[in-house]
Amino acid sequence: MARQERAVRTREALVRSASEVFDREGFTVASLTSISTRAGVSNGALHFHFASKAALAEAVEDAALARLREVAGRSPSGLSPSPLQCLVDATHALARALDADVVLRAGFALCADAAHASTADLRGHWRDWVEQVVAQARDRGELRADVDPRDVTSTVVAAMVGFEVLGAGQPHWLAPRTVTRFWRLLLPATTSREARVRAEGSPAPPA
Amino acid sequence: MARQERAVRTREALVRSASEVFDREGFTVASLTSISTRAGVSNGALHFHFASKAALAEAVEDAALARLREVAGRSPSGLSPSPLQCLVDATHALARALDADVVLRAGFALCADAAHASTADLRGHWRDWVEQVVAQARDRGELRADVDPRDVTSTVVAAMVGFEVLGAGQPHWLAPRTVTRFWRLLLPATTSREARVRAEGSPAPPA
Amino acid sequence: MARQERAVRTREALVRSASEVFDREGFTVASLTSISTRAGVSNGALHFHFASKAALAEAVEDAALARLREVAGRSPSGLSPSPLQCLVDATHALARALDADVVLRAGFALCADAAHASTADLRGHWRDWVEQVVAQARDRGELRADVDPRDVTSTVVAAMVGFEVLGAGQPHWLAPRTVTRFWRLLLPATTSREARVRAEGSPAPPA
Amino acid sequence: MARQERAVRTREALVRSASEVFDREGFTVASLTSISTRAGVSNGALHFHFASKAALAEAVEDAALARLREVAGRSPSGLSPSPLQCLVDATHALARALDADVVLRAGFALCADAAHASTADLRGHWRDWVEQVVAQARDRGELRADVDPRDVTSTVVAAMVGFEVLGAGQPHWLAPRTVTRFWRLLLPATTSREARVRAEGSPAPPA
DNA sequence: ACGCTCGGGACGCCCCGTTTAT
DNA sequence: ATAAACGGGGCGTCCCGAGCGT
Repeated sequence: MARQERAVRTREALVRSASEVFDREGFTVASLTSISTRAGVSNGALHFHFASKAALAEAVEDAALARLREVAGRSPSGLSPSPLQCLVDATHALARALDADVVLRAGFALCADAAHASTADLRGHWRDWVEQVVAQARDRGELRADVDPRDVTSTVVAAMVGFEVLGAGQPHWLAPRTVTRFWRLLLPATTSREARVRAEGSPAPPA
Repeated sequence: MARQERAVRTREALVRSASEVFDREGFTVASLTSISTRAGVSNGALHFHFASKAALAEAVEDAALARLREVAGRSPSGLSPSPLQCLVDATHALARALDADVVLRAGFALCADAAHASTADLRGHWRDWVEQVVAQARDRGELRADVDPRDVTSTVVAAMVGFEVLGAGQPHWLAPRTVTRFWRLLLPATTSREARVRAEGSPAPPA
Repeated sequence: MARQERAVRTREALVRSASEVFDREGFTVASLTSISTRAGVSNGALHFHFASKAALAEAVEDAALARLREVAGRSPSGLSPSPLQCLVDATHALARALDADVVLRAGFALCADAAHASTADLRGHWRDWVEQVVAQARDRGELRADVDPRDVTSTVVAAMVGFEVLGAGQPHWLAPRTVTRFWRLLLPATTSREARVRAEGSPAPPA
Repeated sequence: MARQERAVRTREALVRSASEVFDREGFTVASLTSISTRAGVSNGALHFHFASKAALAEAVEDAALARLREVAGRSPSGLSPSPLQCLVDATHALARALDADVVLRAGFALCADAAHASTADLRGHWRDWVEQVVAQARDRGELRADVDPRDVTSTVVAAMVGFEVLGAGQPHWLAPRTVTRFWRLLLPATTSREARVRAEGSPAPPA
């Protein structure tokens, strides 16, 4: 049991270390040696836990997917006041997480990397979730009548991808201000008169 | 002279071939052998024209920059009817070009790749151009009074990056419809009452 | 432990093989492939034991230095009958060793090769040892009064280098006769009347 | 005619440049590009004058041989006062030339380099010449009766090789003092009573 | 179960010495 | 005499599999 505990810690250290290296260097350039060294274990230990480099990347993606589910997990519950507000909050939360969490960042980077066939489709998951929430907003009458839900979905998804990609180079793209700017422009053209949605996003949930 | 003509052709074949491989596999994974083979020249010929892999990438970026300038080159001339319409047209043209032109696509991909210090900053060029055109639109009174030009710029830039990145996986992200969707949502919230701007973009200029 | 035993054998096989190739082809021309092939191991095994070609050469030099110390290691002990005789014997031993031992030969060749910054200065070691023994000979009154010890040192050192270099092409330069010839000429001009030194050198020590 | 003049100058520039590079880097490491660049001609021009790298090296050796003949060319003429003095002078001249003349140095280095089958055997030429002069000295009665001419030859040849090789690293080995030291030790044991030979060597001949 | 030392191939980039076509 | 193109390796590195310890 104590045995397994240690193994779990080793595994996690490897996933974290791999995330950092993948995030900084990309899947192909990252060397298993640098990953295992940074994790403080030997090269052979890495191969005990992960059969191949691809398997390691998969583990990173899975971990990232778990993180993503905390941000865009369940659909807004029936008691949620406003799907659209939920969407705004989620974009803020995602930007914040992409800025702070290497694992999430690495996960998105990996599933964009053509050199690695990704199993956990982070971007797809995010898109589906946005689509669903926008649909709920329409059902609740939060969308203006002349707005096509698909337009909203594709714009939000594309913009967030843009923030993520640009944020890899200049962090200010992931700052709350940037997301607020986006919604400040988009909300007036999107929400019906009676809907009341703030562009700033709710404060970070407790860790 | 006649000799140089052939050299020019070889160089161009190499740049094109490199663009294709870089676009498909990324800078690091792409092997010089596959590039030279696809171009139908030997490995040594490649190194005659380009001293290193980085130099080859630089040439691709330069070629892409030239392409980009055709889309977002000069600021809209004084006789241009509307800067904002010009911007819409440019986004359509850029999407079309990213879909059709490997070189441009590879150029954008390269200057995003952290493993390669890019010299021609395509994204920066595009952002600056958008910024400038938006400023002109404001000066002409095309922007609504309650709209911050910086909001428009950052949203347009981010969305286009999103279209580009997502378009690498699923081409429909670069289809005209996608861009039209985006502007259909954004234009009403952006343009002043008197400005008349179409979201569809002007037809493709003659090649 | 048993594992390490095999590793040690592999390492030694590589050093030996490297010595042979370095001796025959020189540092630069020698290819790591030919070295690993001759040692019967793979290219990767070579790089597991030696990080680079230079590191391999260093190992050869270290091994050669160990061999050299057996010939010109400690200064003649106090009970040694005659420093000068010790010197004569050492030159014979060195010639014999250079003829028989590839490692020693390669070591000398390597530290002469300008293309490789040598760490173990074999020639310097030898020179210093000769200098020291000649000084002892003078202190014991074995040198003629009109002889400058530095003359002896530099002549002996230069001649031995000559034998070594020429011996690479024609082995007879390293034959005992050649060394004997040298001392037959030099001893009468060097030793004081009372010193009794043979030019032939003592028989080879038991391996 | 003027055409040919220029070709001759180009050839000489190449030989000189090649000597410098061969001397500094050795035959194998030296690149034809660095040689042609240093000579101020193009890579193709080099191949016009010399069919291959080996041919270039051969030209260097030939030039070096010509230089060597100026030092150890003809046997001492009948009217020469003393063969042995002639030998001493020649060793001094050779050391001086090896120190000052890159071509000669490169020539010796080349014919020692195993990677290149030398055509002009500089070392062999020098050995033969020494052998011959020593024989003349014996015939003239300049050698002591108990001295074997072969002992003298091999010692002189080996020592000079030693001076040359060591001089490549530390120039003082080629200084006049070093040669003088050598003869100061050797002459008393070699020359018959009536022979009068100076160890210093005659001054440099006019260029 | 967990870990590591040791070893195996496979290329990748660069560079080099050379010939063709001009 | 040149500009252009050709193959051939060399070194380094990388991702991975055996097999012995614990």
